Amino acid sequence: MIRMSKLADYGLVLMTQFLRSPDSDQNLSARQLAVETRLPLPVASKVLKALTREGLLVSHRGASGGYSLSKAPSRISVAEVLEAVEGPFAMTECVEGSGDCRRELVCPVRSNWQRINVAVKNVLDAISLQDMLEPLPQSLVTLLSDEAAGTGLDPQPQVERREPCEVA
Amino acid sequence: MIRMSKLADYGLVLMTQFLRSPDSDQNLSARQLAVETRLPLPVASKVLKALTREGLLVSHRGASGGYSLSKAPSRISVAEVLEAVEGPFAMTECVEGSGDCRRELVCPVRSNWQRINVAVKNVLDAISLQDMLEPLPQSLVTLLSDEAAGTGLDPQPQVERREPCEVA
DNA sequence: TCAATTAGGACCGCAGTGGTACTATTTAAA
DNA sequence: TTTAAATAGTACCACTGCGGTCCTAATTGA
Repeated sequence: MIRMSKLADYGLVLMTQFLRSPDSDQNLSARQLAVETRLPLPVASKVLKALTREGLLVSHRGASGGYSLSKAPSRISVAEVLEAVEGPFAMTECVEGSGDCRRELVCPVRSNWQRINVAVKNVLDAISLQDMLEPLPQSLVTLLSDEAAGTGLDPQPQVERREPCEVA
Repeated sequence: MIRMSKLADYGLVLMTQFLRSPDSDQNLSARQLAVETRLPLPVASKVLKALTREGLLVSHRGASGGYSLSKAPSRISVAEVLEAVEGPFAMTECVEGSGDCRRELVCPVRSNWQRINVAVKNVLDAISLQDMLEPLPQSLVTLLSDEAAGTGLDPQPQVERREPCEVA
């Protein structure tokens, strides 16, 4: 559950290929990238097209064409890549506001899903492509585990609140 | 993308129903819960069974039977509920080690996915059922956005950090 | 011109999600 | 004791959409 799609993952793997040589501005063809990442060419192509459409890659058509990063790898976040391939970040349907959830009016957890959604997205936004190639700084991991556990997330059990269901 | 399944979401909604009255130890039947949550009875039943199988609910069979929480709502985490319905937490396939990913050996991002996976899981583990009924403490949200931005994840200071999304 | 590319679709199999149905078992209450 | 109200378990199914393929332009360096 809370599974990321394969395509989105492929996006990340493809994007990081550009950082594997000293020159991250290099031009790589879909064919090259497919070989390096062990992906079928048509699949790699599809993902690369999406990344280009969303402005994360720049394409060069014609012979000896290919793709290159549109900006510095430290300025491209994991969230950007995932969203480029898969569309906006929404952990639940009601978050993206399709609006056909008949439970919305009585749903006690909806507003908090919005918050959690934003929180997770911010995490992925704080991690750059560059970061993904190195061991993540321990600071992030502990930040999300130890520290989170000690921030008063577990309030007074006596307090029982009524109807916090504010529909955003 | 990174979409949670509906069933898992239903699990949360159902579990929180027990906290909507002063007495969170109450016994609620599948029928009652289905009505209150606007879920079709068979669906609610299916989810309730899963939650019971995983020990989050206690079931009482027979006439005037039903379900009740197995422990204090402040001691049940969101992650527990989601995993009860949907199985172990794995954002990518390689995280749960199916092992048939032909890219594993050359995959530059795999180890970091493991870390991110743990991080997100820890976030959801730090949020209790009780928390889901009240506005989440701002501490959690800022923890995941502002603070994360200042943990040296981004070595180059000239980076224009994308605006963290506003939390309602 | 030619060959190597990307662009942009259409297309499709199929796994898995969401949802249903049916039967067996348990048990409070009449 | 009987009955009705519950859960348990399992089989089943429709359909969405994911992952993947293929084909035909359009572009461009050599």
